[in-house]
Amino acid sequence: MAEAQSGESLLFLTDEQLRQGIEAMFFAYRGFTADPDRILASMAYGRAHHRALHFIARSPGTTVNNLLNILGVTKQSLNRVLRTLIEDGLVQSRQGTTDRRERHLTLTDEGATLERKLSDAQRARMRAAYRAAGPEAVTGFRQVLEAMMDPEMRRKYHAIRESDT
Amino acid sequence: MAEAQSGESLLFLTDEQLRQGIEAMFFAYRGFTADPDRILASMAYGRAHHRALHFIARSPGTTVNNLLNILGVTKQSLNRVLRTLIEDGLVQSRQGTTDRRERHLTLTDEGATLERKLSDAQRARMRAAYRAAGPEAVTGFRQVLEAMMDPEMRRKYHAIRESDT
DNA sequence: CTTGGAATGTCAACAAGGCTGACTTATTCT
DNA sequence: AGAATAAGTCAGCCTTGTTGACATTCCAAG
Repeated sequence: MAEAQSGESLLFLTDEQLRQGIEAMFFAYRGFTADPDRILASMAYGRAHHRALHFIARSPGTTVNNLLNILGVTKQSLNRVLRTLIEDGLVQSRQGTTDRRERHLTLTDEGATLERKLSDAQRARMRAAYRAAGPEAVTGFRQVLEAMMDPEMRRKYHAIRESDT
Repeated sequence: MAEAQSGESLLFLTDEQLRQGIEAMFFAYRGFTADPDRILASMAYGRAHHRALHFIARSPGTTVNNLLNILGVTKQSLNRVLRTLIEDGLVQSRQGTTDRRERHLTLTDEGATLERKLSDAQRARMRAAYRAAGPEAVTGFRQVLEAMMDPEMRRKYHAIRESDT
């Protein structure tokens, strides 16, 4: 079968190869979310709560609007999740000082504890996968993922890191 | 900051690196599903229909039970999706010959047309990402994804290819 | 100082797509 | 004959997404 292809650059772009990549994404994403999902299932929370906790932990003091942009859901959808997290004392919402219309979101101690628990589980799998694949594979992994994002998402993905001081 | 790390093997396993990998997965998966989602939104179908069509296209004549195993959902959930696809004439369900309890699923011409349309959109993005990242990155990408799967999922992932004759 | 618009929050209603549990119908295997 | 398997169905529940309408608060421009 190899002689049918003129070179690697052609070979790796066959529909079959692309299809395998698609399926790999599908199955891997299942693994990616499996561990946090298991933890969340034992509480009254879901994946949406995890996402909110993650990005609040990542950018403490972020506004609701900013979070809305990152998560890409409607404010009604986010609000439902956020409300339960605030009611349950995992997230604190403080009115902005310069612009008092804004609400700045931070994790409480309890919220940070849950976030760490979820994050630890997810990172453990990521770490194992990185270890198994090796540093060069990780670089390639990240390159392909980044190339797969919508340009707007890629911008957000980078913006999060740039906001880290 | 580089001098704080003793080497690459330590560097790429920092929590920060892992966190970036997690976010890359999150944002990339959004891109991954965006194009088919747009097509599906214009019809009365969702992502679940896409998944069913994909794996029926991949393994024509597969049984309901087999599909259930690959997708990892309950039969009630799959049945809802499958029923509409059969009613709409996109999927054909035929009684098995050797075991008449089984139903073998195949795409009709109409179903194959839709599947190709969805698949083309998803592959186009995949192809662009692969091209942008290069062959070596793709190898790494696939290695990390595979390492991220649950062992059972990895088995299924491979089983699909092995069933290709 | 008024007013337009932005940021936020909230209510209601709906849909997709997961889930559990209970049960039926065929069919096959032991 | 009876147990096990494959498939399908009904009913009800949950999470998480959607629209649309609307209230509140506040900044900033006129």
